[in-house]
Formats: sequence, C-alpha cells, structure tokens
Amino acid sequence: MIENLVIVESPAKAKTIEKFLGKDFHVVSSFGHIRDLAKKNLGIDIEKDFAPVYEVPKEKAKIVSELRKAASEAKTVWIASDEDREGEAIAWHLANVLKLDLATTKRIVFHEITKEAISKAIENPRTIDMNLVNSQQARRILDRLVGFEISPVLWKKVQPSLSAGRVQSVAVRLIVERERDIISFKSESSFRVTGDFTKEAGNTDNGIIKAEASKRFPNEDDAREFLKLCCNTAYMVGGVTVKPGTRSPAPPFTTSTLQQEAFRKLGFSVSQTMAVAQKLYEAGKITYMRTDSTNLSKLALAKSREVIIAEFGEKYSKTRQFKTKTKGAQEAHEAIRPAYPDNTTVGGNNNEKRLYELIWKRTIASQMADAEIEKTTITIDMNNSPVKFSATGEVIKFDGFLKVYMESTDQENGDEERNTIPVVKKGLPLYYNSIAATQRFTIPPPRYTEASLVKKLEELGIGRPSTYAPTISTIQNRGYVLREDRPGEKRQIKILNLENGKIAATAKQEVAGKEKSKLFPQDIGMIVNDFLIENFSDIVDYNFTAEVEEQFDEIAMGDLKWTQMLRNFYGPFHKTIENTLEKKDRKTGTRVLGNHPQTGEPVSVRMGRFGPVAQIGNSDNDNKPRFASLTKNQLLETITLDEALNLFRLPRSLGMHEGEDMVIGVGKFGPYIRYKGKFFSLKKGIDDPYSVTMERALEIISEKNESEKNKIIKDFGEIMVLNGKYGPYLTKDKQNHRLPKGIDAQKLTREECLKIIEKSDKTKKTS
DNA sequence: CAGTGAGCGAGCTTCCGCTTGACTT
Repeated sequence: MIENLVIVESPAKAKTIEKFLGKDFHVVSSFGHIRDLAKKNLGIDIEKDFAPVYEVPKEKAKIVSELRKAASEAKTVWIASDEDREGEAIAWHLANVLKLDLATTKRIVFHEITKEAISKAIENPRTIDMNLVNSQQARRILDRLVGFEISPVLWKKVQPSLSAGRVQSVAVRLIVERERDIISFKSESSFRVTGDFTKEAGNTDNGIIKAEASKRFPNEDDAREFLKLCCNTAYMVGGVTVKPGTRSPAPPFTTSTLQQEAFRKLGFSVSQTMAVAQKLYEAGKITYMRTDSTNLSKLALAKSREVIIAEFGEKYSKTRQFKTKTKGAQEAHEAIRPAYPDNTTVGGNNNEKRLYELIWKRTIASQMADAEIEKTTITIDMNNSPVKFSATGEVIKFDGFLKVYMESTDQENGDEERNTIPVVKKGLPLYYNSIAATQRFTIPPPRYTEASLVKKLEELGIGRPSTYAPTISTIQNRGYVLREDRPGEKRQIKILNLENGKIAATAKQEVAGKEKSKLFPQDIGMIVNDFLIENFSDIVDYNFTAEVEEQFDEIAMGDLKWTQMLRNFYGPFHKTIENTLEKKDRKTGTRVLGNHPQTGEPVSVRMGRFGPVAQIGNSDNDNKPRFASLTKNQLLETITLDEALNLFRLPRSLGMHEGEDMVIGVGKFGPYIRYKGKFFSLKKGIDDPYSVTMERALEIISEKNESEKNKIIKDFGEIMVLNGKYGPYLTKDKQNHRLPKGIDAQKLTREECLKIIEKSDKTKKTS
C-alpha cells in the first residue's frame, strides 16, 4: 500500500518530483490528456446542450489502466497537472476515469520544480475548479465544431481531404496575404550617396569617416548633378553629437522565441528545435520546453547570479524578472532555461550542444547588466548645397550582457556595420576620398519563415506552445504552403563613382529576391483561403481567437455558462454552413487568360483533379481540349497567357539519335529525357527543358549510365551487390538487405550473400 | 518511377491541445 500517489503530466517531471518528495510519495505521469472527444463523428450531442462524448483513445488505454491500479492502491491521490485550462481539464478527466471523489480529490499546482515550490503546493491543496474545466470544454468543443463542420464543406466545394480550423486557417491566411502584398509590390529605385572623408586630402592614415548624404536622388541624372556639386565644394564638420545610451538583454526563452532564435542562429526548423529541446529536457538538462512564460524561479535567479559573478564579476550581474506580455499566456511553467546554470556546456550530439549553449547564453544574459553605448554622429556640411553628409559610430563603453549574447533580427542585411569613427571637432575642414551614388531598389515585405510565422501567431494570441510546430506541419502536409529556397534573380544596379574629380559610371550585378527556407502559399492554399474568407469571414478573422478567448475567460470566472456560449456561437455558425453547402458553387480558381493566338480558342487555368492545370479550348466543341500542368513555381493567380501557352511546348522531340526518338517532357519528378524507353532526369537548376539540346541530353544520358555501372559491385543474377547512398547493400527479389559490419563487399561470393539474406530474413520475421 | 483533366459513387478525409514513444531508413 502506497501512502500518497501524485499524478503529473510529464514523465520527466515525475522523476524529478519524486526525488523531492521522499518515500511516502509515489509520482506517476498521465502523459498529457487521457480522454478526448470521440474520434469518429462529431463527438458532441448538440441536441443535448452540446454534451461531449468522451472516450479514452486506444493508445492511452494502457496508461489509464496503470493509473487506475495505482490509484486504487493509494490512500491519497494528488493531482498535480499544470495550472492552466488544459491542466485543470486533465485533472477533471483523471478524477472521472479513476473514479475519485471530486469533493475530496486533492488538486495541487506548482509553476516551478523546486523543493520549496512543491512542499508549499502539498501544504495548500484545493479542489478541482469546475469553471476552469468548463472553459476548457468550451474551447475543445468549439474547435471541434469549427474543424469538423467546415472541413466537410471544403471536401464538397473545393477538394477532398482538405481541412480548416481556428488556428491553421489563420496561419494560411497570413501567408497568402503576405504573398499578395509581394505580388502587388512595385519596386522603385533611387540613388543613395555615400562618401569616405579624411582630415587631410589624399591621406587615409588618420582614419576614414564613412558618411551618407541626407538626401536620396530619384534618378541617375539628379545623382550625377549632385556628384558634380560634391566635386566642387569644400567640406566642413558641421556638428558632432555624442549620445550615451543603454541596451538591455532580451528575456529568457519561451517556446516561440526559442524557435525564432534557433532558426536565425542555428538554422533549425521549428520541429527540429522542439525535437532537440525534448531530448535536452528528458536528459534533465533544461526545464520544460513548451512554455509561454519568461519567468525564472528564485533558484534559477540565484544560481545565474552566482555563475555571472564567478565568471565575469559583480558589476556584470543584474537580477531581473521579466513580465510575460504575450496575449493569452497561461504561464503554467517557467521560461526555458538550463536546469543547472553552472553547466556552461553539456554532452549529447552536436545539435543538442548547440541548442543548450543558446539557451544557456540567453538565460545568463537576461540576468546581466545593461550594455552602455556611446553613439557619435558627425554631420558634414557642403558650401554649395543644403545636403549634409552624416556619419554615425558606436562605441561600447561597457559590454554588460553583450559579453554573452546578442539577439538576432530577421533582417538579413548586415547593413548596420558598427563603425568606430575618428575624433573630429566642429569646423574642421574635410576632404573626400571617394563618393559613390549607388542605385538602391525598395524591397517587398518579407515572406514568413516557420519561426516568424510562429512569432506572428503568438502576437495574435493564436495557438499554444505545444501546437506551433504541429500547426506548421499541418499546413504543409495539406499542401497549403511549401517551405522553399528560391535562387532569386540577377539585376543590374548602376553606380556613379567620384574619385579625383572625375565621375565614372559603372554597373554591378546583385541578386534580388533570394529566399532561404521561406513559406510560399500554393494554389490550393490560396483557393481555400479565399473560400473561407468569402463564407466564414468571422472564423478566419485575425481577432476571432482573441474574442472567443475573452468568453472562455468569462466562463473560467464563473460569469458565463459554457453551454450558453456555445449556443450563441453555434446558431449562426451552423446556419452559415448549411447556406454555403446549399448555395455556393464549387471553387476551382479558374482564370480565363485570353485566346490562343492561332486558333482563337479560349486559354484558361484552374485547379484540376491532379493539381493546377492550363487548358486550351472547351470540351463542348467538336475538338477535345488540351491540358498541361503548371510548373512548380507558377501560381494560378499570376500566370500570364504567354507562360500558359509555353507549357504546351512540352513534350517536344529533340530528333532521332541512333535510330531512336529523343523526347523532352515534364513528369511527376520534374523535367526528363525519354530515350530508348528509359528516363533520365534533367539537372535541377542547370538544364531548362525548353532549350536543352541533343548534345547536352547525350551528356546527361552517358553520365547516368556511367553511375549505373558503378552502382553494381557484384552481379550474381538474382542476387546483386549494389552501391547505395549508405554504402554497399544486397538485393534479391526486390528486397534490400543490409551488409553486416566489417564485410568487404568486393570479395563477397554468392553463397555468402545467400547466408546474409537468410539471416536478415529471420531477424525481420521475429521482430 | 516520369500519363492523368468524363461521371458515377462507397467509404474515407477533418479540429486544437496535453504528453511521449514506436516505428522505419
């Protein structure tokens, strides 16, 4: 018989807590929720006042039966799920499923896992808060209603297997709207003038003042006129201002900020960050990684202070507690921090080490002193123009937290190089060394990365730390958006250079629109988004979540009945569903682009059964229409008539070679060459299917044949030893088999191969 | 492994939040 059973949500947490509580306490974990709405059907009885139909999912059955057993053997059960809406619901479901008495079941909470916090919690048990539970039920049921009623409408009106939801549909909307901003963006250029100045004509030994003109010039002629003035003027220091300033460290990590910084500094995807953090958490190296709180425990504050003083000295320490500003934050956990701040590094694989180091630095920096900075601005006057040049330089007087950590920004331009500038006084004459007017183009708003999308969602109060990564996976799995790199396009920029009294025009190439790991909306995402905005504008409104959250809060306070809230929502919502099903047409994203220049047939694009398609002609004529799929980077929304017509140039023949036709086409896996019944892929980013020549095609074919040859190490007929991506392997009857370690593939005999295959077959069957 | 784009219709798809494995390569 156990005296006390404590149930928490996470097994790693259970382990830690058991250490603090001693022998009389047995700590187990529920592994999150143990019950949910029925998987099949709606799982809600709307007629019976939204009565939920709860069931224990199959994968939770084992845990539940273990918990039942443990609960029946314990004298007292303490439910220590997290202190938020979901945690309270977990407690209530546990009490129900374990048949505990709601009036006497001891509910305890703690925000940090320290001995002090836990002892305090044990001394102050309460009962389960039904108002909070009901606010969770309202949240859960509302999400199910939205998802399970709108998605089937999409299956009928757009395409099967699509989905919509309170969170994912807004995420897609953000990406679609950003793309449209980019599409409608018109880039303009102007000339930016920068100059290098010195104290002595032609002598750079005493330092260079790098300055920028206060005015930009709309075109080359104006820029040239200005450079002529620059050529014939006297320069003088018009003023020097020195401004002291401070910079403060960022708060410790939450899930969202960790994802952002891990992407910017380490290049991790959102899900990768979470997977690595999970490993660190399970190893007891960091605190819980799904949190919206920037709070640090007293213990963590004290430990960090010790570390900072020992490492950098007293004046680098400044203990701070950060307030969480995020909308809808529930703060059931601490910020993400090192479990033991005195460990500057940890073991584990490389990614674990790097992420840990990032967390350590961010945490420690948050407890360090402000950096003190001195910003110097020099203005340079011209005697023949009101335009002034100005140079700024920054000197760090005291580095403070910068010694450890500097937060990154999303702007990739390293434009803000921090110069130190020479000391000068007002009235000092200066001389130009060189002045350049460089053409600059305005840039469109940036596409979202996974991490910047999470940041935006968090700002809008949409989604929770535990769902950011899954949501981003969902919208990619549905095909709504795609994470991609784009090479960008080269463009010429004009430069006017003034040196030694002469103006010379040059040009430089720059790459514009290069993208790395950005989220691009796909046609189906844009069509679904438009359909939802047309028919369910209030659900995909950016404020929808905030508005329902307010009502959930009212329910939690006991000021609103949860079934009443759902009734208010469901009435009009369900009417919209029925109305849309009944009256709205299918949405295909059709655009008529014009007529075929020769035949006059209409040319259109739309979403077809197998994806976006271009079509020439209509099926009601005697002639059958012709179809061609759009290429990967084309959008229904932006494709032009010419681009669409171009798609019909494939497949095309390159002519005969050795008596066989050679054909270029585009298939499932991209552009290919078909020759003698075999397929050869064109090289991505190198070969263009519209212009590739027979000569180049033969090159690709022989290259492929060559590597095919190298692939075969031994050929015993039905058994082959092949060279694969992961080294040599065996193949027989279309089954691949790994080679045991330490075997020389070159020396294998047929008999040895048979033995290896026999063995691997056996292990496969037994496992 | 590299098409497909007519129409019928059975049976399936789908949400958000809490938590980790069990899997294959």
